[in-house]
Amino acid sequence: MKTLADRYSPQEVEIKVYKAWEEAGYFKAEDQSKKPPFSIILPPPNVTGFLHLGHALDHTIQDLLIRWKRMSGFNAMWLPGTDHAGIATQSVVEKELKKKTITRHQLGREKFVNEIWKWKNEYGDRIYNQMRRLGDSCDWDRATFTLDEGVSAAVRKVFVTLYKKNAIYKGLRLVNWSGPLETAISDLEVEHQQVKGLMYHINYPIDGTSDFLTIATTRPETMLGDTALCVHPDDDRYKKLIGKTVTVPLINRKIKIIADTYVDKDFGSGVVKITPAHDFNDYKIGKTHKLEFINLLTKKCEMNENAGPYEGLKVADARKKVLEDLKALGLLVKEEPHMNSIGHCSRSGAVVEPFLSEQWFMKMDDLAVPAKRVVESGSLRFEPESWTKVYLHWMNNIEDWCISRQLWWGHRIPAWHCAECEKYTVSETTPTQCENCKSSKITQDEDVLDTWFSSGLWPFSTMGWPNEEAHSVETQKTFYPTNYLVTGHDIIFFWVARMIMMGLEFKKDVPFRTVYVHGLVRDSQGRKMSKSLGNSIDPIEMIDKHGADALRFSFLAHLFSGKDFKFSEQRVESYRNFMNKVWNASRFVLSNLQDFKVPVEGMKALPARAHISVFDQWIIAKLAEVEKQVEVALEAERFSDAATALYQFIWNQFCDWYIEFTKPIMHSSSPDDKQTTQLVMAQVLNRIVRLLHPFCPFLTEEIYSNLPIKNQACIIDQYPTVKNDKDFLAFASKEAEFEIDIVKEVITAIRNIRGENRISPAVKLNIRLGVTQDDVQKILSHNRSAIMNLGRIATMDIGEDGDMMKCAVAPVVLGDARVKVIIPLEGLVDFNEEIKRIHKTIEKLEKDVSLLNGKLSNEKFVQNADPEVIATDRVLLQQSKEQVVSLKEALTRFQ
RNA sequence: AGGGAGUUAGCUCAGUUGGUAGAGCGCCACCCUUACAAGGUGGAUGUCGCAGGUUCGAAUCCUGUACUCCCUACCA
Repeated sequence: MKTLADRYSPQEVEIKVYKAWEEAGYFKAEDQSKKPPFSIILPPPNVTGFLHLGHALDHTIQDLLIRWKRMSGFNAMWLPGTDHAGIATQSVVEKELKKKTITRHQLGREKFVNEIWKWKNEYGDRIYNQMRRLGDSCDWDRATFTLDEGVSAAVRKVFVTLYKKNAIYKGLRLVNWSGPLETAISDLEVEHQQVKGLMYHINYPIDGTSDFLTIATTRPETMLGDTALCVHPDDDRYKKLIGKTVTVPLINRKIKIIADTYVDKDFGSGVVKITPAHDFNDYKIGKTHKLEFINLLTKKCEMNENAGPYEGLKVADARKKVLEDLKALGLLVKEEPHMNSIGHCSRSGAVVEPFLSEQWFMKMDDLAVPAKRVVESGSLRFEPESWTKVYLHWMNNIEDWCISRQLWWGHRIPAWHCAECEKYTVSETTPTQCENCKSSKITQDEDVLDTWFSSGLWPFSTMGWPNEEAHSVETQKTFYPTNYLVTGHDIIFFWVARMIMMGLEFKKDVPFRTVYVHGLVRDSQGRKMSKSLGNSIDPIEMIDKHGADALRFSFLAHLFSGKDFKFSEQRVESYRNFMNKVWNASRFVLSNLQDFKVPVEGMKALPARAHISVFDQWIIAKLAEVEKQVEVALEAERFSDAATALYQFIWNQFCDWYIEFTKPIMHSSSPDDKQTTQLVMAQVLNRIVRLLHPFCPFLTEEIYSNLPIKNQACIIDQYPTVKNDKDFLAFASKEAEFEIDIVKEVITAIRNIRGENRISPAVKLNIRLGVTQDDVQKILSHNRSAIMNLGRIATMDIGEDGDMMKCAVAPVVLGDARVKVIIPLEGLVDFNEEIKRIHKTIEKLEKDVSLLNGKLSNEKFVQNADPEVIATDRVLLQQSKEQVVSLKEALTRFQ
């Protein structure tokens, strides 16, 4: 047997262990299997991305589930993948090119896309390798990229099918537009920031009078596109003006004054300028009042020919110029500071402009109906449940989805425009002629689809749909629907909701049974992690420093469903310490198994009843308890409960007590006793390692490989449960639990007296255990050596109280058992500390007594309370009273 | 503005049918006791945001209120 280093060093273990798992093929799931299926599809990270802490948290949860289920006899399949992430990737490569002063337009579409592929082929696996560092046990053979041929085929099929159902259409709409990227962007890509700006009040001359109407705006340059002024229909100030016209300054266009209840009479002047082509609210008004839509911008967000003299200016410059000109005309009434939240493009940082353009849209109303129903009926569940409401609220207010993007990187829209008849031919395969007029003058639409379009199909497109070959059909049959989707709450609408709609539409079933929503990872002060704040932490750096297991455990032990996660490196360190603790406990166990005769039955071997110690029976009882707790917690998705139950069992029971108790047996007992304890110890450790495995896979696999009793590998061994371990756990005993509990209490009492009196651990004490009950006396005698060892005792009498002159006394009460720990202090310390200590104890006990007395003498309490509660309180009161008496007696001995 | 979550020890947070407040970290004291100083033993620390109510009894249930955070939508 190898000897292990006295410190666990993850660096030496992790890479090696991962490689061994992967080479052995343990991550692979079978398309056909007798085992029940369990599947999770990984939310695909951006192919350009680095693993960040958010991924690390997300993946840790999924890997926990997968490893737990794999060990529990499931055909566990975790499918990894990456997302082409249209805008993000295109921007990254564009930036790279910019360094060489090349623009994508210089290269042209084909060459530019080739550049991106080159980049993807070079860096696309980076994030996969980072995931390996974390320990993700994905089925790598199934790794899928959103631009893979299979997925692309799925995208085309979905587009064509929905188009033919009239669920996809092309239309002129107002969309969020990024000037630098020259594309529509999704709401997700718009970041709102509170910005201090100015509100400008501008006078519009009322035609035929010398009066003005004053409007207020934060974006004066848009006035060039005004096509109406709007007032509230009931506003007495303006009622008579409705239907009259005003002249837009600077461009001298006459526009009508209209009325709409949208206007708030009490805000500003009560008059609103309407720019239907550049504001989402104005757009709606423009539609209802059939106003003219004047687009002022080019795709680069510069002023266009409609802006007259301002043509060619950037928006910001146009604003300056417009203000100057207004001032010159005396029409700028005033400027006042104004807080405004302004949308910025998350990729380019530019201000997002509402922009009128031809886009492809997907109708959402019909798709939303079944997607709501499955959540309402409970066939798809959110955890935590509170997201159900949020989801339904959104689904009830859903708007059509703009699915086209003016990018080059992504799934090109499978629609061909005919130059002759202007109609579109939409087809899964490239057509040669227009299906309407048979003209061959057709060209494919330049746009690509929003990245979330392909993401929405992810749960089944990754399983081979719509390919009808046997293996693809089998995969879908086995693994669809998946069991869990694990994700942060930021993409429930953009992604989760769309997967649900698409899954129901095309697979006629939910894509997953449970959506486990975790919070976002924040810094220790609760701030968002971002490059600009400089507070982002690289998980790989954490893994390098403290090990993947410590990082994983720090997530799992503090994960409370749905809440944001405040990350702290200090906490990772504390779990690194736990990993080291497990390592060292294992090291100790292994060193005590040097001469262990490994039974041929392996884990099926049972300890010899005749030789099993009370300590063994006790730890088995505790093991049974923790196995139960872990199972309940994992089933209920209370991962932190499971993690902390294991932490406490291992540290506070197994290490603190069991190992200490069994040391004497290992050193100087009869060979049979020793062999029995060795067996128990080896088997308990084996189970500890398996129980921990999904939480901290590397450490446990490494320890496992050194165990004397084991199977092939920890990762594929069985997960311990009360049911699986029935025969072994039958050795647990209530009597042993009680016995050890008394012994622990006695030892703690001794340590307590020693600690509070500052008696050096080097001093061995002479003590007396006052006990009158025969059975308790027997227990104490039976465990004499354990008490003497752990209490650091020189001599110990067990019997009547005897003389308590100048003695420290600590009463121990457990159930019916009563023990007095009596330590003569004469010559050891001055008594003040002990007198203080006893006073403190009495004080606390008397508080309890008065509280309990009050309760029990309250007639209504006795009448109404649960009889069990009353009984417990009675016992407690009795005990506390007894203890007070005996402590007061002890106190008198110091006088 | 609408929706959601929260307020418990110095910090991060548990607290599942109402029954004398818990953990980890940190802190203090003493210890290199032969697995582990990334360790051991002992200790201190809370008007459970505030105010009412229901109840014999409330961190827990109800009402109100203050503050914080998140999401969605933003007033031109």
